[in-house]
Amino acid sequence: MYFWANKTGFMFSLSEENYLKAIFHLENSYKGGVSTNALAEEMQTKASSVTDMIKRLSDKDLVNYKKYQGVKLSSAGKSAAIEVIRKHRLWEVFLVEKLGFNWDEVHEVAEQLEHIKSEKLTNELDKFLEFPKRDPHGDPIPDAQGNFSVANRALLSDLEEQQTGICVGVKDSSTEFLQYLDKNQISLGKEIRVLEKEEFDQSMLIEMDGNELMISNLISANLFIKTT
Amino acid sequence: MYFWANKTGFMFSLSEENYLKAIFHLENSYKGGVSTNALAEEMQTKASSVTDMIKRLSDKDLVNYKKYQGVKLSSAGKSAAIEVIRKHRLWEVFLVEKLGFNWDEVHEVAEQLEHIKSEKLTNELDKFLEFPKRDPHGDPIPDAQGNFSVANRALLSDLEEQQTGICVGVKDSSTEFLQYLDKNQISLGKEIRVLEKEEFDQSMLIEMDGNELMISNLISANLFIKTT
DNA sequence: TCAATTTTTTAGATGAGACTAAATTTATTT
DNA sequence: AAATAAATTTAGTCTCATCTAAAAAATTGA
Repeated sequence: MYFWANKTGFMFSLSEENYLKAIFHLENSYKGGVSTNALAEEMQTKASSVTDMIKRLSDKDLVNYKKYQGVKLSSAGKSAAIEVIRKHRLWEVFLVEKLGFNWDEVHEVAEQLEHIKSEKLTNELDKFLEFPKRDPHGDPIPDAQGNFSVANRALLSDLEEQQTGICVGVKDSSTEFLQYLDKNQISLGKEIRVLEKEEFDQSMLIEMDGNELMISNLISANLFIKTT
Repeated sequence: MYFWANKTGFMFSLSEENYLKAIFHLENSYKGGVSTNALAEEMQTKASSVTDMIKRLSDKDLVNYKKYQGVKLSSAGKSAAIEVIRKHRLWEVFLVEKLGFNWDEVHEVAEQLEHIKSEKLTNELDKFLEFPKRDPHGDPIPDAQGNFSVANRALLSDLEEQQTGICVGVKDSSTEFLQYLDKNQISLGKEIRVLEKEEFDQSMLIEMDGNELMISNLISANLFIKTT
């Protein structure tokens, strides 16, 4: 296994970084500690492998862990996770803005690039991209100090009839969802008005660019909106 | 260990790619097959580890190997090595041209970036950089088909008195050597004239930018020159 | 040539990170 | 409060890539 020093002088493997990132993402949904099974699901691995890794992370004080009680990131673990997320999102901007990738093509490559260890590279890339605040999916990009804005945004599915808003992000960044959005010309920055909400299945009739479009709950529950 | 498919559908680990690259570089000096010890020296590892890896590479038909007789790359191994070298040199250009790195700062980062698996990324990066022919150290960059020019270049140490030439590359890309060159304002493109050669220690008095400079054989034997 | 030296390979061990199967703990029902 | 189910951990095994120590092959040289 290959290791490099990060800016705090500690070393994390590819696998450790991926676990830290996964725990960070899951902490939003699991406030009392991320469960082993949830982490196994997120990491596409087995619960026993997760337990192994959690112990290693715990030994390095990257997480707080008590048997059977799930994990939480320590402050060191959180910094490390944010650093990886910062790199991931910066690279996504690079791929889209500079290399002409579509927003549905960047995830897999950014998953690799996020592990490159060079503080200078990260910061120079940030500067080259003119310090972007959000990635191509509308997610906030942490700055060099790890700070980032927690967006004031709602899900389209939570809007009422006749409310309007600007599309500012996607919750699901899968290729399939993003390609659906492309096909229906839904992109960040578009203004959307809710015309009708169907109680039965939560589907919606929306207006966008002067056209009407019917969308299911699966769509509206994955689109972030800034209400206007 | 993490694997990804490359463009030929095969999968190579980080370590395998590094060995292939090392063998490729050493094949210039070891025509009859690269020795285990030479490879161990290049890879900064033990001979026994090299033997292990050579067997793995041989099982995958990336090298031709017979016990005690050194290794040679197979054509598949050579393609894989060239692909890694292509990526390494493209990233070096990116770091210098776009992110403002100095030529002595790029190697370590490019060593990481060269392993990113995405044919689209490599080719789009190539396009973004406007298909550079050489990296910041003057080494040729293979194109998408793996072709690259074998330069018509000599070492400065081989020039005779009064011969002139353009500096087109460095043989040693170490930070120390590159910083020496920076300090003495020697860079690619500079015209150099050999004024005097000292037989005893092979040191040279050269003229560059109208100034005279005394350099040792260690310097002149690591500068590539295109004679004029 | 044949003994000494060098090079290379084998044998056995290790650590990281994954796995399966079994055991244990916690949670849920009746 | 048992009984059952679900979640989690332990125990043991596997592969990759490394290591050390020892054996074997190749090379060198008196």
